[in-house]
Amino acid sequence: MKLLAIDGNSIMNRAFYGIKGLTNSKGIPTNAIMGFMNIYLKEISEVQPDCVAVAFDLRAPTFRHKANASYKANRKGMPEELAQQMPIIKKLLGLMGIRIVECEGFEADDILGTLSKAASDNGSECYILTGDRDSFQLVSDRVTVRLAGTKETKIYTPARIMEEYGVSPRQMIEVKALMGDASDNISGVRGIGEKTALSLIQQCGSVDKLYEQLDSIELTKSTRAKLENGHQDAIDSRFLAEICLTAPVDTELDDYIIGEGDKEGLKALLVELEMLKLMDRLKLGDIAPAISAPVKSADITGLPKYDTAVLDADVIAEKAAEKSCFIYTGDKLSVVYGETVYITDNTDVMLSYFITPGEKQCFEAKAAHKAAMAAGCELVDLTFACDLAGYLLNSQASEYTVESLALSYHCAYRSDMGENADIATLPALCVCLRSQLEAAEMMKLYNDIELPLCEVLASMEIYGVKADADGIREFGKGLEGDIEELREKICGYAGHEFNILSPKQLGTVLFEELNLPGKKKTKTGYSTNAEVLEGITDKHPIVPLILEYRTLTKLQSTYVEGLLKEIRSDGRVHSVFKQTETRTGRISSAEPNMQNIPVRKELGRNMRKFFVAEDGYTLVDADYSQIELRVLASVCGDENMQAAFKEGRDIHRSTAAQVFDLPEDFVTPEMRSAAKAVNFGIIYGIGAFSLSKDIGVSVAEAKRYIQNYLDNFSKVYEFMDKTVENGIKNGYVTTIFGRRRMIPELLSKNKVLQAFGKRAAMNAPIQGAAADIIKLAMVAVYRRLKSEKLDAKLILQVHDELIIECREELAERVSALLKEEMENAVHLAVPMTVDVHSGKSWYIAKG
DNA sequence: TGACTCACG
DNA sequence: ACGTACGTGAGTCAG
Repeated sequence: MKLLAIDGNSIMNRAFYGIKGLTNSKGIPTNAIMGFMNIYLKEISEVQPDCVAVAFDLRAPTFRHKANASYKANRKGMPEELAQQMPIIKKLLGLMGIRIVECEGFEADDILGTLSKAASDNGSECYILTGDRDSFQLVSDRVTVRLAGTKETKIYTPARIMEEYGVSPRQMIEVKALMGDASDNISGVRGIGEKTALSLIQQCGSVDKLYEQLDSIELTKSTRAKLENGHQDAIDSRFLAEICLTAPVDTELDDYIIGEGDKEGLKALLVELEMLKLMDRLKLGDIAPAISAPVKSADITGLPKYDTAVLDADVIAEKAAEKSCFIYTGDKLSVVYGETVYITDNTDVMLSYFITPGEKQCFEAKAAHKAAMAAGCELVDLTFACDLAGYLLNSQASEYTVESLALSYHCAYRSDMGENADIATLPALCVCLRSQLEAAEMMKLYNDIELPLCEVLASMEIYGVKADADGIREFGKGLEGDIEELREKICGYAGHEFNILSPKQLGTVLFEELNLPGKKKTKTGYSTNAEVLEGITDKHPIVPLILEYRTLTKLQSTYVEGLLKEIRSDGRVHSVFKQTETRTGRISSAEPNMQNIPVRKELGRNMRKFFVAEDGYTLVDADYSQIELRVLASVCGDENMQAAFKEGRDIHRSTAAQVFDLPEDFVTPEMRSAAKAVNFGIIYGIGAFSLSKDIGVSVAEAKRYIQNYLDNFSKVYEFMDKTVENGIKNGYVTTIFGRRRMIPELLSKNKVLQAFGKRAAMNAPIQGAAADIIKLAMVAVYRRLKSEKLDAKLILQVHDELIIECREELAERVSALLKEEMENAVHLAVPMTVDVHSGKSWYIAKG
């Protein structure tokens, strides 16, 4: 027999800190449970035990078998989020048919000790799975400790322990008696650490023998003194350090053979926890869900047994106008018509499929759009893309794969179809996701914005932006000299060479060697960010140089070197625009990120001179003015705020006039800038502390600003209040276009998380609506350029800004078109004003 | 790999 | 008593 004995508390603890932030949509934390199950399943498959026991500490033992009743009194209580998960994992294990072992007055270690002894006494093998090293004393020929680490499990046999510590497993008790163990509140001998303890036990064998021989062995004076003073501590600790092998628990191994469990109950619990992947891994896929799922789940017994065949021109012709689903990966196209999966890697066949009429549904459409466009044709009749649907339904998901979507939305994932599992799953998944979208009232958002946008993004990626590589290189050369000069000056002030970019080394130089005033702020050491450095910029001439060094090296590595790497042989950069990445509905840009090219400071802004139009072409750049504040003014219905926008007034000045109760003409630049900060704060879900930091006033002062603001704009307050309330009620908040953001944090018991949830809830409807609006504009602009057959292409989007590259002579016409489509993308209570400029480079076109 | 820093809206 | 504004992507260091 093989027994796997698990230290439940220890593994849960390890799992809890290993994965962070995982909760279900109701805010119940599930990270430790998930981590535990991951470790458990991996261990089961590696150890292949006949029986399993999971030992837990009981929370508040009323009786202790050990003499020193307060031995564990000061162990820190576990975090609330972990404590919440303990009863759930116990229930889960029970439903899986696994025995839980708890024993009043005994720790998990004692239970493991008792079980491992019982197993080895009757000739069985025992594997102890734990996350800490306390159990090493239990290791023997028949007992192995499997220490679960972050990545892999380390296996401890007697030989391994001898190799690592130079003592036998039983001698680990003696070592612990001398060195102590803070987490178990075993004092040990004061002043004796691991090194000394190990060497003493290696020398003498045990605590008792050590004290017998104390006079005859060679020791340093101080060690001898420590040992003499700590004799009683050593004796007490020796007693506490030994794990009990006789806890009153069931030691009949047969009783720990994994039982049938309760599959229905297990499935229900996993559904509640929203741990659907686990369901698959536990092979529960065949069992109907015990609780009603939000959609009708696919009936696995009635599912088609797909045939496979080669996709060729004949098939496409024959099936023309028939409905199909496809997945295109770049080198392979899989299409399902009816109950047959057709596959091809022939480019011509792929294209002919794309351009043949007939309703198509798919998973990830962008690559297919790009393939069609690159060949000068068009993917037609696309009506559905599953990844986009999954994103709209829950923008918080970590990934959108066919498998994860099938599991999340209770569709049978057809792993029975081998490498064609994804395509075979798709038809049912499309049906399922569509009905979910309808139920969530997001079909319009989907059809009008998200699906058509995919084609726009494909076009933007294909076209790219022309970059002046020589110009960038030259700019980089200039930086190089300045950087070296700065580095020398900085090291001169420091008195030695060091790595200025290492926060650790920099912290040492500034705060220890130069004794500048600094506070330990981060968990790893001193904070050296720009805000901290600006605070001490007058204290030492090295500080401003460091700030400048940071600025220049950032430009050099991220922008000069980073961008040069991304310029392709056509002289352009082709950023990837991701449509399912952000939680608010914005698109993101990567490889390279074109949405964070410097602009705020002049030096960095020069980078934009190297993004240019092709010869004979020009760039047209248009950006929404204050789009988020305009959205806020519209959705909250505040007449004051709306009036400012309708009359074309400067919103920050107008806000200042309101808040400080002055005519606009009396608003000073300082007042305007404070009002601007408050306006930003409102959009982000305001906090007095952060606002005070931002504008450099006291927290009390900042509080007054906010109060004043909310008094003046009471509709804003009401809107925010109602939004949060709805968020708590529904688990999500929505934009005016119906886009949802799930916010499980709102239901968290953790106050910090809850506060974050509130801010996110206040921000998402604003940021999200702004994203909706510009997406709508992108689709409209793309269609206009296409229908008017203009030599002009949308090439970039930067959240509130669109850039078109067009023939020089079209500049005016395209400018007008762009402004018109953007301003008329939606009609809200206030105008959506757009500023537009053009020029040969982004630097100029930005205006 | 995570922490830190910093570029953008 | 504690942490402290929303949303991103990328480079570097250090364990």
